[in-house]
Amino acid sequence: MKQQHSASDTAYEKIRDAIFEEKYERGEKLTEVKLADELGVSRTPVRDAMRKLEEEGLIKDKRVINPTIKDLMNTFDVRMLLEGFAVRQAARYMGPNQIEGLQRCVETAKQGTTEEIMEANKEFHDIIVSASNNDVLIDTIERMQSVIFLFRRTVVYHQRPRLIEEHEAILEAIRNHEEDKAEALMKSHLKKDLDFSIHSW
Amino acid sequence: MKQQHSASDTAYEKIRDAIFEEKYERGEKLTEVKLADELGVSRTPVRDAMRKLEEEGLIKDKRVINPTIKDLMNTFDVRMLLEGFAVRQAARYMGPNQIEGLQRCVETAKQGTTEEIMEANKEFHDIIVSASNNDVLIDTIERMQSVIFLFRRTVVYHQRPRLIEEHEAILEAIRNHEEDKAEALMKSHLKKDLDFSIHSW
DNA sequence: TTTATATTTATTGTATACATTAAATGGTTA
DNA sequence: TAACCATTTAATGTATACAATAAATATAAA
Repeated sequence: MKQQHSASDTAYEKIRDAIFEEKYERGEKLTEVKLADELGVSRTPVRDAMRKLEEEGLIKDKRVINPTIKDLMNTFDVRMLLEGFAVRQAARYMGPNQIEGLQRCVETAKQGTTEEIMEANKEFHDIIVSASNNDVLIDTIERMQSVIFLFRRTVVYHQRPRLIEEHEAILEAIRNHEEDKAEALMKSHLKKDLDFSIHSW
Repeated sequence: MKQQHSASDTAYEKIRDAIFEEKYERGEKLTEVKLADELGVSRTPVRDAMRKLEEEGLIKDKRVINPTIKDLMNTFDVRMLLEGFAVRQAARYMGPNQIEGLQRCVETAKQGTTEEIMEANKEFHDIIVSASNNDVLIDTIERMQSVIFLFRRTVVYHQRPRLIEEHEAILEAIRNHEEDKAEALMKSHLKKDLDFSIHSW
């Protein structure tokens, strides 16, 4: 049942994480042979991995991307549209158990460890996104995560002020089925995220 | 300067077109060896091509996709969000020469051949999308085209009523910098597209 | 018959060799 | 020196062989 992941998968993860950890510099050219040697596999799985990373936008033309502020703004503009839509669906259709899930995320974010807090806040958004019940939308947002993660220095981001309060406000709007309010709150929330990411850059 | 395309590229195009022409049935399993034989190449470029087709959503789990109405609706919901945003930017920032381009699309659509009309209407949307000046948005819409095309029976779609008039109205709103109106018109335009595609299914 | 377990077959995953193309180097001439 | 071409080197594209896995078929026991 539990399929161990293939050489391609591990290659993908390792290269991705290496990029996140800045083991490879922004703009650095990645060659198949070099990566294959480092990972101890042949070029084939490395090629697979690189193609996947190109899809996500972490690699472009065989080079580690070096996103600009504009790239981040573009990503967030799309994200605001999609998550704005998703949160409307959430406000309309979410049942008590799903709302409960959001509530738990907020609680964890109030008292967990740094790691747990980051995780819970991510989960909060994931739950709302999946409430859209739209696979195209879900996949699109998923694909953008890597670039967002690459841009955001997690150490600093953890201290982003008022984040939990904003989540709470969004949750409250969902609970009260206030679509317009939920959308507006989500958009301004993401806007603040963007601004914080830019200014702590 | 002009790079001839590789075996991977031609494999991609041939398989994609074969899917469009329903040479391969919906849901049919595509195996690498079979395709490689048919195309007269090795498995390697076929794998590349299949991976690209999976990205686009034309293949899923090695099978030709068989999109449902819900899939189409999901795609259009996202498209409405993104093109709605794009047309706002168009209304705000488009210069006379770009507007001229849109005008030409409308003209061609009024008197060209079937082929030209289809092309011009596609171009109309492309120009607006690119006016968003947002690569993330542009790429996202681009990726959705294959599924839309697969779903739309072009023969029938050519007769979609009032399409040109709707484009004209959108163009007029852009010309007058009426953002809200442009967005509303674009969304209802796409909604009619969706409905037409569903009903002519 | 049905279920379960081997055994075979088909398909995909991976490594590697070779072909082709692109990049880099070095030398020659204006 | 700078610009050009030739030659080498590196990198990617493609084919193919072999390995591992998944699917299908056959065989045996309940």
